[in-house]
Amino acid sequence: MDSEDRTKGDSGDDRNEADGPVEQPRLADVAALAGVSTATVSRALNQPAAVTPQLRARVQSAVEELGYVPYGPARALASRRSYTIGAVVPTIDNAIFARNIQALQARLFDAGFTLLLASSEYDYPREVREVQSLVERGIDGLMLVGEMRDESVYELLDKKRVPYINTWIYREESPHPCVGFDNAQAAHQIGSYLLDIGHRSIAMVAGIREGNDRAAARIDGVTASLAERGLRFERGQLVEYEYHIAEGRRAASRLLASPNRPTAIVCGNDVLALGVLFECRARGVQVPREISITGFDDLDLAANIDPPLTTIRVPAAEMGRHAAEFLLARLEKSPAPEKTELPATLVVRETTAPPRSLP
Amino acid sequence: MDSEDRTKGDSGDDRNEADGPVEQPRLADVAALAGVSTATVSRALNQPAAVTPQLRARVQSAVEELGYVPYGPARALASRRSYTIGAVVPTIDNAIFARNIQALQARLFDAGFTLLLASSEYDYPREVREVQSLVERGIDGLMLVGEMRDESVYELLDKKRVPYINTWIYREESPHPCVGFDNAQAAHQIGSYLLDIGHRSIAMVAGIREGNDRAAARIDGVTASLAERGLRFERGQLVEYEYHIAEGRRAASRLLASPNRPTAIVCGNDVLALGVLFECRARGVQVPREISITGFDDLDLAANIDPPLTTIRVPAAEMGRHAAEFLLARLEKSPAPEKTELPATLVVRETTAPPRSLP
DNA sequence: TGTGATCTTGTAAGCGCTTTCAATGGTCGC
DNA sequence: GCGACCATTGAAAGCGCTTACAAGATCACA
Repeated sequence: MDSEDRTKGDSGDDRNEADGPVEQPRLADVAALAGVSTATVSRALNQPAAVTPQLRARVQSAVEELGYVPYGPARALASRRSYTIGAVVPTIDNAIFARNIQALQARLFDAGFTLLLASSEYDYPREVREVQSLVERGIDGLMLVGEMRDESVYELLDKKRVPYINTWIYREESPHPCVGFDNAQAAHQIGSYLLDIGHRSIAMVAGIREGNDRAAARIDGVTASLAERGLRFERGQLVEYEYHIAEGRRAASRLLASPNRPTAIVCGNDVLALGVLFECRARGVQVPREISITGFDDLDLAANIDPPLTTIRVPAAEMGRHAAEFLLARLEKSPAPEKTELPATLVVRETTAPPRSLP
Repeated sequence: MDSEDRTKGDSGDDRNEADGPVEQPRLADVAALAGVSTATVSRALNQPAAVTPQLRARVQSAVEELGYVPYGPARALASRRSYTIGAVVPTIDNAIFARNIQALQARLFDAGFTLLLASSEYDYPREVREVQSLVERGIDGLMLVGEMRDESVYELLDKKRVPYINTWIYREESPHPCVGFDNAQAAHQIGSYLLDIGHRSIAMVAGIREGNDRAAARIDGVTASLAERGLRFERGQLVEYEYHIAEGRRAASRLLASPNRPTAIVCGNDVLALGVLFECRARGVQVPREISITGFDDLDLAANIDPPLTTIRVPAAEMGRHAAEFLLARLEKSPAPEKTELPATLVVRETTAPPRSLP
């Protein structure tokens, strides 16, 4: 009856009307009630097959009678498994990441894992602290976004043997596991498409490239497409703004007012593109007649807005699902591809058209 | 030297080139290196003030030399504090919840807490399991959305003494802590406003009320505003759809085709309103000349779309911040208001106008 | 019926940390 | 200069669970 050891003073069922901490049933209490050892209860709960059906039933009813709830930290301490996966994303407050996280969480939940979520706010040093904090929590795996980060992050992960995967990126030669697409190549597609339909004066409203390798790669991709035709961004035609509608509008108002107004504006993501589009409308600039606009992400909105936005469709949910799959496989020691590339495809809609010939 | 006890076989610094599990430094290793007891190290780390400066420094450098990272589960087990807060929301994949969660997470991180995130997908029984799973992880507090849920959830939380707070809702008489606003009242505002400017034929594209008390309250609020003027929803003029643009379009296409087309459509949230707006545009129905539309949430988009959406501004970030604040206070045993009401205000923009008089 | 092999269950030793309690040494008042 | 008190530190007992390992029970087969 070692479960009796703890009944200090008021035993019995004080139905938490008092303030004193209610004794929570532990595994030992379940064991006592079922008349078996704690080891058996543990097994009955975690590897039901290893125990006879009648015992399993007996344990089960003891669990229910007591309202027993296992205590994760103790379990984690003993088994070195927390059934917890971490994720640190630049921000949650962006529909495309929200979708990514949603898919990740859903898959994890099905596998009995819980998601620990942190966001770095696109802040380099903060990401280090967030990762450290997640590792301290004993996560079994970690999803990251992009691959450019303080080396200490990778060192910590390696040292602590925490499986991780970079997402929203794909690079053959990367030393890290990843799932995603080639941002530069996708952006290159956009640039080439615009060039193909005749644009020669192209501007770009990019995300802030500092600390954001995806944003940087998208800039590089467009730049490369221009270079292939002997072109480049004119002075002031490549600008970086945060991913907000208001920022997109601000960027557009500068660009539209400039003496050498571009015939097309490539945006770092759909949110920025939306802002640019709104600003054009506000100023009576016809899209795509006077100016073409492209986005990146393909939010639900993109297809519905007027005019529908030409953009890159990004596998946000797939990446989340795959990341979960990969991490889970790692924990099972089952094989999982180190790197997987998912398609990011150009979706041409109605914000793009050949530039009108000058009068 | 009890830190030596664990060096099994290969001691020394195998810099994880091998597969064998690398020995992770424990508190005891830090203690040994610093030449103090584990108790002292623990104190130096957790209550620096309780230790002399030189000792603190000695411990600190031992920590760094070893690359020691505390192991949360062990700490949680010993202290019954996980420095972890849970949240279960209906979905992450909705800009307004994303903003709410973002604010919650940011505040928690500043306080040294980590967020455990789960989403119920608007599924009643699933929420029970999600909460149970979070409680098993040893969370110190929990943020919930709405207040209508299986009673067993509240029982579990009470039994386990986990502080929680309901959000996105405010009800004076609620037996639970909450932060938010009165959904019915906010919806009532919308209805009254529409009625005031002359509408008499009002339809509503609501969210699915089953398992969603906010959606239900919004329906009730509009219904009440109608009732006050002796009106009610005509047959087929109150419909429920999931919160997606495509659903809003579908709803609108039904409503617009009906013989008694309403002069105003109240939507359960902005996403639905956007869908309705898009469908109107697609069908050449002028907004607000032919039909008025209202949303609920005030997404960034709402002010920028054309025409700008009349909607209810909702304190999404504030609720997240407040929930964090409340839970943290509870853990400190410091006073915190059980219920706090935040403003949800009607923002009249350009999707609403008096109904045009029939020819 | 005897003998391993196999299956179930129990015993008990931790997992890495916090925290109570006691011990120590230093400081201060008188 | 002595005793009382306070500030620091250490010893050790767990926190609730998992998991070797051992032990007993059961079974197949000869």
